[in-house]
Amino acid sequence: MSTKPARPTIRDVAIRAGVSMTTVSDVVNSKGRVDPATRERVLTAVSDVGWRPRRSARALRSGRTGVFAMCLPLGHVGVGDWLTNAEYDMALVAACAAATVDSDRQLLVAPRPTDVRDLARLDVDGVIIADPREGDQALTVLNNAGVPAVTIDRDIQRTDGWWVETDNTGSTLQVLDHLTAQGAKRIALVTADAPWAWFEDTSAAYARWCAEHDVKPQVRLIDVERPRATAAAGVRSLLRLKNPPDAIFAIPYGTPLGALDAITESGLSVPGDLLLAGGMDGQMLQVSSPPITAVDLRPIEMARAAVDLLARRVSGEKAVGPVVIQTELRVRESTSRR
Amino acid sequence: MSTKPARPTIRDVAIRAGVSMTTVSDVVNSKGRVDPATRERVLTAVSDVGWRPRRSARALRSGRTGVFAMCLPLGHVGVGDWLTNAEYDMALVAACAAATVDSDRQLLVAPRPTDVRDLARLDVDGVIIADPREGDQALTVLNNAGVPAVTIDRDIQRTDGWWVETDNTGSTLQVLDHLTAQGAKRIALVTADAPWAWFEDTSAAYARWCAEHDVKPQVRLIDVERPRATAAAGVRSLLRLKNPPDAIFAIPYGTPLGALDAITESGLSVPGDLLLAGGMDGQMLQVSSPPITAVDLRPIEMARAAVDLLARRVSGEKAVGPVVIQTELRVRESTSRR
DNA sequence: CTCCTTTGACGAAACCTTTCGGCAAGGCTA
DNA sequence: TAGCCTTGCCGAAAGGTTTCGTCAAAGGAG
Repeated sequence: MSTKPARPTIRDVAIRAGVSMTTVSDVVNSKGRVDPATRERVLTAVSDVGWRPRRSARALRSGRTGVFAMCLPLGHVGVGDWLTNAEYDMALVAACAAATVDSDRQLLVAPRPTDVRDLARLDVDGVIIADPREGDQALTVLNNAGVPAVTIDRDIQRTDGWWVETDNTGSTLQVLDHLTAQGAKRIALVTADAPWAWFEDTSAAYARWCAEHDVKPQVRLIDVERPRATAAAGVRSLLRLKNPPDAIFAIPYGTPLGALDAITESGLSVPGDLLLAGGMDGQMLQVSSPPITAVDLRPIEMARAAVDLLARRVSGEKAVGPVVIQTELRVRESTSRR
Repeated sequence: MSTKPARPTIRDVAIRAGVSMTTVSDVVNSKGRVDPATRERVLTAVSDVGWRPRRSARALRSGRTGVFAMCLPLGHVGVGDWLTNAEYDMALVAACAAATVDSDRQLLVAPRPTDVRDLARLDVDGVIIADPREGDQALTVLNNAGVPAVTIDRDIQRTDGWWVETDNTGSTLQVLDHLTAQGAKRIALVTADAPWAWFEDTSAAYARWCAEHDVKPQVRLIDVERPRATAAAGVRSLLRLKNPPDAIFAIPYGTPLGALDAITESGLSVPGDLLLAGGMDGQMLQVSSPPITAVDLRPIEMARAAVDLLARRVSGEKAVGPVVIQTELRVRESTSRR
């Protein structure tokens, strides 16, 4: 006549182990003082009974939910271009999910909060923001509400040290040096002037490198909403110069293909007449003809580092400055002159 | 000397509105009976005070967490090929997130549970499983634990009606008819024999169509781990036949490009000598040369439908059979013979 | 005028875990 | 032996919401 097939609680464990609920709690949370023998007894009781603490009860009492939220720039769901960075974003999400689970937390994906009400609904311990825009609205909201946040890529207006970024300067120099080593003399840059650290750092590094190497900088800006078409237009204008570039470094995803369009159109070839490199690797660059050399931004490493950093921030540690991830250059046919 | 900058609770709302906490709760949950005037008073009190119910407290009492989990096939994070369907998966995640938020829930992304312990950690109201494998382990675990689940795409061993699927048969026929209309006489199929409904349905529809149209079926199977390379090999073997096909329908993502490789290699052209269509649309098919006609599997619609279905299952409704989403054929240059 | 039903609202218990202060027993010091 | 500290454990309160049963007042029927 037993009417208790219900999910076990900490009380069941306590009874089974012959201790108090407090002691069980202390054991599973590694708090307080408890005799090793007792600890052992409790742990076996836990697994015998098959108990898992309710996240909600724990959260209610402790004030910590054990949940991180990840805010992606999902604004354009459904609109044509919005998947341009799908690969990168998906890698971020997947890796964040894996990392949060490893730390016994959960990862929530959410549209970016623009308003305190959205935020309150979130009810999480911390937030990871991918690709923050300059002075990101969401970030302000979170700061005001006292919700710990870290960003993946740096918000250029921020200086608090709570973010993860790639070594944009280093990767730019690496690309420029590589192109030079392959014989390029006049390297042009295709980028955007959107307020993202990625673009700013790259442009700055390029300018400095040009100055140091006594090369005349040639830059073309594209419209991030239509990367391929506007990149093609930009490169066309470069090719019409009296002294056209012999190599192109195209940053935003999609622009290397636009560059390739323009070059092919002009009857020139890659890598024969021009070298071509991309700033963000992805399938499309791997399968184009020729395959295009590009910078691997290491999204998986970025994500893991971000989760780690957020965990530290949530637990009250002081900021130690941003985490910098080294990128890797994937050399392919488009820059292999022989 | 006010020491209460704390987050407001339902009690604060109750006091402000001059009613009991019970009444506030009834109002916000549309339960019980409450006078329209009172309801109004409570609602303004809620927004005056700026109160949002704690998810954890609500969950603790009601037993419902307001969270759905989404399990993706994230097994291969980090391994080379794993991002093949990144675009599709990302669209699923994004759309699921949007849809759950719309229904005032949250979406959690998680690795697929393989074991009851993983599952207990989940602590969610329901689970969405994308791309279930035949007799998916996770599904068994969930069923045994009594956790409501729906799948995106059908688990071919299941018959309970709780899933969302695309009209694979319809889309196959649409492609075959389209190719025929463009002049194809001998259409070959490149697919995989992995135990997924997508492949099974397509193969079956193809076989039936061939029988009805008195066409000799020609099928090549690929290795899903290396779609492009094995598809190229398969198509090479087709082209060596004494009576080679004049059109190819390549299903898994990546295979149309492999087919294109093999065709180009043989000195033939698309769409001049052969027509080519893909079973799953994506950027790589849009930007290849020529752009390749493909089936848009409507991930966004699938996701929204899945969330909707799960909500119904969670609230105890009876299954009404699977939800079928109509696909759309994106016609491009690769099948445009003129 | 009485009795019954409906309406509108409420008090208190329950949900499950963590936290806080306390307490008994044993060991050590002087 | 007295006093103090450490160890190991526990009781009870607290955290915010929903649920259950109750109840007074108003309305309707006879």
